[in-house]
Amino acid sequence: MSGAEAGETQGKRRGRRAAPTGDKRERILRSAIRVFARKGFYATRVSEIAKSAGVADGTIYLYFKNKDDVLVSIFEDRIGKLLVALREESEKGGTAAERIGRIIELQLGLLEGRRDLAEVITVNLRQSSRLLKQYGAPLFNQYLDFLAGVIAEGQRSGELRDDVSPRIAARSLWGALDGLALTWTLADGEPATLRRAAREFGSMFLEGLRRRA
Amino acid sequence: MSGAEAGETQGKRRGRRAAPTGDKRERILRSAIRVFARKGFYATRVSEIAKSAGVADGTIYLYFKNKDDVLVSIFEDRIGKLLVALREESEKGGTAAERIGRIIELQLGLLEGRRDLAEVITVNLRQSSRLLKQYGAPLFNQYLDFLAGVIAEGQRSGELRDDVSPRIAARSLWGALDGLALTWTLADGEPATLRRAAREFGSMFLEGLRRRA
Amino acid sequence: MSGAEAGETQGKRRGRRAAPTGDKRERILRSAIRVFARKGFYATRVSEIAKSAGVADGTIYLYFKNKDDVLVSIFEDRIGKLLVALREESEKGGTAAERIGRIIELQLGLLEGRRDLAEVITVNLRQSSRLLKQYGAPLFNQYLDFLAGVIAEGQRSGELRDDVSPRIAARSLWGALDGLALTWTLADGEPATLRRAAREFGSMFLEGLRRRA
Amino acid sequence: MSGAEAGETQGKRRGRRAAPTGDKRERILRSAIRVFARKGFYATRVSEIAKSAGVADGTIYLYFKNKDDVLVSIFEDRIGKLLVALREESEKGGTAAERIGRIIELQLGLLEGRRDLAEVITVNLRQSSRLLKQYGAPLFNQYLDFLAGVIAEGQRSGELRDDVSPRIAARSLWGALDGLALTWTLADGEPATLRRAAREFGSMFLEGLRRRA
DNA sequence: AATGAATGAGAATTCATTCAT
DNA sequence: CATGAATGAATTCTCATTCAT
Repeated sequence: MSGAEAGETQGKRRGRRAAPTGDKRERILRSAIRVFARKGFYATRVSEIAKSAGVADGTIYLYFKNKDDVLVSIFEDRIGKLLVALREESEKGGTAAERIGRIIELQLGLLEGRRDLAEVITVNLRQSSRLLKQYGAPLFNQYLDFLAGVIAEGQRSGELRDDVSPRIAARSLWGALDGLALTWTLADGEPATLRRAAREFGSMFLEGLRRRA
Repeated sequence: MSGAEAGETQGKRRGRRAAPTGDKRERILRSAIRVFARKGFYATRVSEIAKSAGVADGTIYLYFKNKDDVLVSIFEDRIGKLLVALREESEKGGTAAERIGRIIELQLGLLEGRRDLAEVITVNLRQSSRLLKQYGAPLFNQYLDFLAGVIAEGQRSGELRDDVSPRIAARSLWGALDGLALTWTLADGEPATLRRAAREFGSMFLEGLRRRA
Repeated sequence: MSGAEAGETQGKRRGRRAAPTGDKRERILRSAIRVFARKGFYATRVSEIAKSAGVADGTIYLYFKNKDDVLVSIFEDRIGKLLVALREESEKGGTAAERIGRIIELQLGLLEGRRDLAEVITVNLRQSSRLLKQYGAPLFNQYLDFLAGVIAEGQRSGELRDDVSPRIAARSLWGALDGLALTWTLADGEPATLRRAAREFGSMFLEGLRRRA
Repeated sequence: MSGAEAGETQGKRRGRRAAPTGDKRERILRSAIRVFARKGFYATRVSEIAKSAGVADGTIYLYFKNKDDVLVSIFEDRIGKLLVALREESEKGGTAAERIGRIIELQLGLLEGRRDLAEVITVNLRQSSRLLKQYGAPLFNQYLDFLAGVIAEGQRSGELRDDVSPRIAARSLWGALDGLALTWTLADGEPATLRRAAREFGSMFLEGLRRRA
């Protein structure tokens, strides 16, 4: 997913150009995550990303439309992967509780040990509500729809209480996970801490949503 | 539009210093909160705050050291008031469930005239990651401590389950409230919608945290 | 015409700010004409105009939208004045030949001793056909319409031959005047030379357009 | 789209050097004339010339020192051909009126296959004022000298009036032709329109220059 | 010869901040 | 105290040119 080259089959010699293009794009994204996390989106200079990625300033613009696009691409890239992973998990079936449990673990697991990425997504993206609205919204809505879908299914099956709107439950689930991630980056950032939070929050959330006899 | 003050008719010259000063400073802060919320800290121009407050650009600098200082002042100025308000609410007593319910309402700005307090935490907190870390974190921690305190008390009294860390519950509570506020802004922004979300989420959250017999 | 201040009537003291705004705009325009003429529009840096006008770079943007706007403003300013002058001349009446004669003198007279302006209008403006099309066209068409109108009148009165389209005659008249001005700036740029060219060309043009018995 | 050459089928390998080289250089020049004409020298990107010529960006630099050199080469390359063409037309003899009539046609690109020559003078000449002065002026003067020569001859033979300087007549002739071409481009750009303008203008110009009995 | 990805110098423009009035 | 015109440092982005393949 990170750098699959189609042209590799033609394979002329070996050392042609060490992965023509996906390589550089990925390097820039990785550097951007690191620098955005440390300094924030607005305080980060394009030249810093370039330097950190070991490319020239102009090269950034061969792979991204502008600075905004770099941030949005981080978001799309990761949210996209998260959505794929969520859908795969979801297909494993199980009760709604099991599925939601796996969603929580998956989502916080994505950030575990990747404090930088967590910070970019939880803090930086919001610094520009314009960005969030203009670019993030569609993908983000897909994500919320997915969560709401899982919850609605659990309601239909009678496993979850149905006096709570699936959409509201989904929104607060996302908010809580996002908040846990943010407070985690502000505090120690230890992987174990986040894992524990995921477990306790999961139990609490599910209990709140469980249908009473 | 540019500088129509309602209260200006009372006492023009006289030279009372405290009132007009505090008045203007307050107007600037209020405007800043509103504009930061709508456009984000970095996308907001100092001249926009000035215009919205009905003062000249330069006037901002009579009350604040610079643009950063405006944001920081929002925290320092408001967070105290918010904590006071939360404590007042809290002191009205009642069960932990009742107290948390009132916090949720306050936090989502549903209490009359308290909206500007609520905005500090749900909107302005993430505006600048540098400022967030430097100034916001301690104040934010006081806020989290307060929430955690209420929850811990409920646990001690046996009303709330005690297999969930008060701190984790507090963090996810804040996250969920923040997430609901954000998604609400991105969507319709209708007061009724938010009120409904607050009610359903409150029920869900409290149910998840209630001690089972 | 160059710096008429409205507010002077209020006349507070004397040395308030030596002509509030029209002054600076005019200074920038004048400097721009000079620098554009010497180096061409594209080779001219905004900072050079600013320096030459004795203002800060940013000040340019208080009076003009951008660099393009400076060029267009030169054009509009001068063409506008030319149109006014042409209409005034035209109202003096006389035969078509007399009126066209005065137009030629007026137009080349406008540039006489103002080589810089001549060069900006004859050369620089065309460097960007986009500019010419987007901004210049309306005003330029007014100008051509005026010329064509004078010619058409002469045709109606029987003074001028009517087997030539007024519009075509107008276009070639403008082209010839513009060409004379350009070649004049490329050559010596002596006022007398241009005056002589105006006279000889006028005779030739009118003879070509006169109705034969 | 990227490099489909029609004539490439003839003789692939062989290694003839002269032909392909001249071919490509010619294609680049032709494309450059076209693109410069449409967008102006400065607004034209080297990559656009390359694309339009069906070569890679870098290839331009195998044939030309830099972008300026492309424009200069257009002059140097074409102006000679234009002068040759003008002289050929001129040598066909006839009265001064006939010769000037043919010049007008040639200049407005109305003679088969001569349009690209015409474009040099009517379009490319004013693209860069720096280049115009440095390189264009001498060549342009040769052109004006030629026109003036034809007129002077007509004066000597008694066909044309001699109270107008040949040089001034030549300058205004060029200006008028240039103006007609430009306004024609800004308006409809229909070949028939231009042809009509050429005819009417020719008649007018010659009538103005004819010696009266 | 040809390519086109990569480079990086250079320029327009913005906007927080100042300070004369 | 208040103003807002003026400032100029700072930053994004473009694009002519290079050079490894």
